[in-house]
Amino acid sequence: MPGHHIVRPEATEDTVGQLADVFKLMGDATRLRIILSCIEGPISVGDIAARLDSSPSLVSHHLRLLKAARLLRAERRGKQMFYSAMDAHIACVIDDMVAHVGEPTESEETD
Amino acid sequence: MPGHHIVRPEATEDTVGQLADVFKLMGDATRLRIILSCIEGPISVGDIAARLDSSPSLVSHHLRLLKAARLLRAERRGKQMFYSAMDAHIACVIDDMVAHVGEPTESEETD
DNA sequence: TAAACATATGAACATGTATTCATATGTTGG
DNA sequence: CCAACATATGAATACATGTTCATATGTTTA
Repeated sequence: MPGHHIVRPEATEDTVGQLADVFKLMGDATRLRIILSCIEGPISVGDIAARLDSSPSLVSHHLRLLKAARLLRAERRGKQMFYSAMDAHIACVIDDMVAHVGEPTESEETD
Repeated sequence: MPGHHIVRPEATEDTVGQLADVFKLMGDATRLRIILSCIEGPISVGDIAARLDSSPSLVSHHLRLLKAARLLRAERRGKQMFYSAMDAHIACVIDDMVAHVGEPTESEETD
């Protein structure tokens, strides 16, 4: 079962674009904070905006992109819109990345 | 310290910028292909350029960014420079992301 | 040393994109 | 229906950034 943790470039050759698109979406601090807020659980646009101290308009713009990329899902409750993470993979990705950036510089004086 | 798979925004509040920076680097198809090539093992700049069918100059520009972000490491062999992945976290991140984009659309007719 | 090769670097350009503002759409309650 | 609220959308702008070209740095060999 070759599903350990090895990335096979041949198999992803066509997927690279897809991957890059999603990574690009996560490559913005505002969007990443939005994602993190939605990972915690369903949250309204207004609450996200308040939490990030930014305008609902900006948040909505980003939410559209994140929803289109299937990173988030939207559900309506009354006149509010609640967004939450689409699946657990995103949390895994971020978790692994946290482990990466959290690692001490392997050799700091090699530079 | 619960290292399951849960991302805590409070703890990463200051790290979000770091995370976004790395994600942004991976958010470019050319750079992602470079990373994938380096994950396979140490590879020279020329070989990467040939593999991606792009100029050594462009590859070198990207390699500098990736090295600065500690995604890749550089080692000199003769007059060539070999780059390889810094640690295994990157492969994990990409692997998780492949799982995400590879997932069938949960509800395709909801749209 | 000089030439040939490999990589790195800097400037310039063209493109993409995050943010803001104004406005539209949609929803609830009187 | 109208008003108030919540979210979405479109245009405009300011900024970042990927790519190319020319050139520099560094390394090996004749």
